[in-house]
Amino acid sequence: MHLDLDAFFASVEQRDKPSLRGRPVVVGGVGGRGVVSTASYEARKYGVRSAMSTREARSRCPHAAFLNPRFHAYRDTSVAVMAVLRDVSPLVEPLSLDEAFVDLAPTGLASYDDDSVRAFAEEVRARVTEVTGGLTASIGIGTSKFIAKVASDLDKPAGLVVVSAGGERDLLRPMHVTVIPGVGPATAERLRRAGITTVADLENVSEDELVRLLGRAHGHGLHLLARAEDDRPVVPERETKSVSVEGTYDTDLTDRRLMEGLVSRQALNVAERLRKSGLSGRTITLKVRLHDFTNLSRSTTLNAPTDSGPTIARLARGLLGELDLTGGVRLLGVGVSGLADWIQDDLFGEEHPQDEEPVEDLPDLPDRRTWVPGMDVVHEELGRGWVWGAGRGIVTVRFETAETPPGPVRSLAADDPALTAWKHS
DNA sequence: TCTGGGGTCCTAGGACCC
DNA sequence: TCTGGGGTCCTAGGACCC
Repeated sequence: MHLDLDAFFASVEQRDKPSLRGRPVVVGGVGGRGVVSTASYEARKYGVRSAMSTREARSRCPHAAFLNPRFHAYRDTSVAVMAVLRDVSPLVEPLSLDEAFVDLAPTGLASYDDDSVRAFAEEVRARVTEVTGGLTASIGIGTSKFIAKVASDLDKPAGLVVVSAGGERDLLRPMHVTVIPGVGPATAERLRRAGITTVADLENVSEDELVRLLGRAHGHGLHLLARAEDDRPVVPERETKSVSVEGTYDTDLTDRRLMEGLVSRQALNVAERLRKSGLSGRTITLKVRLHDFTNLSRSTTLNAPTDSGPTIARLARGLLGELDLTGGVRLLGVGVSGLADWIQDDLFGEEHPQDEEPVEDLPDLPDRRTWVPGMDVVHEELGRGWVWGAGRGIVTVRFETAETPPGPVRSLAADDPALTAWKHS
């Protein structure tokens, strides 16, 4: 099952502000360079769409209410919806605040005939409307994620579409290739030049040809999806891979000192979010969009993960210094990736970019994290602990203490004598 | 003054290792 | 005095999603 809340941000605003009900509402960036996140159905009548510039939305529908997003309200509402879904099945995969897949296999539905499934979905939808204070959802149900997602889109808003097993390919054939997730404007254009516009066209192209046209992963994936072959599981927990902050400025920036200040502030912001999530990362990336929309990125990778604002800020400013910014900058951003879910404490006092630290000094250790739960370590000062993770010259150990199982995490240099036994094993 | 912000995934080339 | 084949990691850029 795929569930999608209708015009989510705009609907929450209309729910919370009765004066907006029945009126066109546009949620998004209201500044000079903002874009539309969500338009209410009343605003869509005037041609206002997601991703359109707010400037254009204003000219199409000047009497709409233009609102900045209130993410906390959307998050609270989303949490309530996801709770309803998790009550239905433990296998819920949120795709965003307003969308999720639910694997219905564990529901104990007595039968999977269309009528039972439809009645079941109506019930889910009624509960979603109830806990959200009146929001509507569109639901699609099918034999795979792909089909469920296509189905939920067929009858918006407040739709419910069940695609019977066996009917998948007939449903897809007449559709444009862009119904396939992963086929956006660039891929669609490449396919069009090869004479492929519908899923039916796509079905008639060999996998080899698609790989030649679009690359290995994309070509292979499209070959399968065009035949409605999709065995991707519903994945309830997904690990965060990166954390970033970026901003577009109303006028292009030309003052490097100002840019350094803005980048530093973004870095502190990223670091705070990392710490709140108990994350730290090794790769710091600076993103720049120039006045002419050219995107640049520069990154550097540390030997050990960090969640320190000043460290990230210093490195990001350094990356900014490498770039030619003639003509002005419209966007700056800072991101951290290569995340570790174990905490790096201040072992070295400061992190070192790779080219500043001689690699020969690092002890011989696997350069991927390896998990060796239960492996005992005895340390002179910290007592007894067990190895939690290791890599790049650092071993992280959880030490048992009387007061706090599972105890504090400490990082040790890999050549710490306490680790000898562990390394040999 | 056309074109956001938060993400994910893929590719290609180069460095490096055994 | 000519030059493999497997692999990983890093960087930069780009497509795509909501």
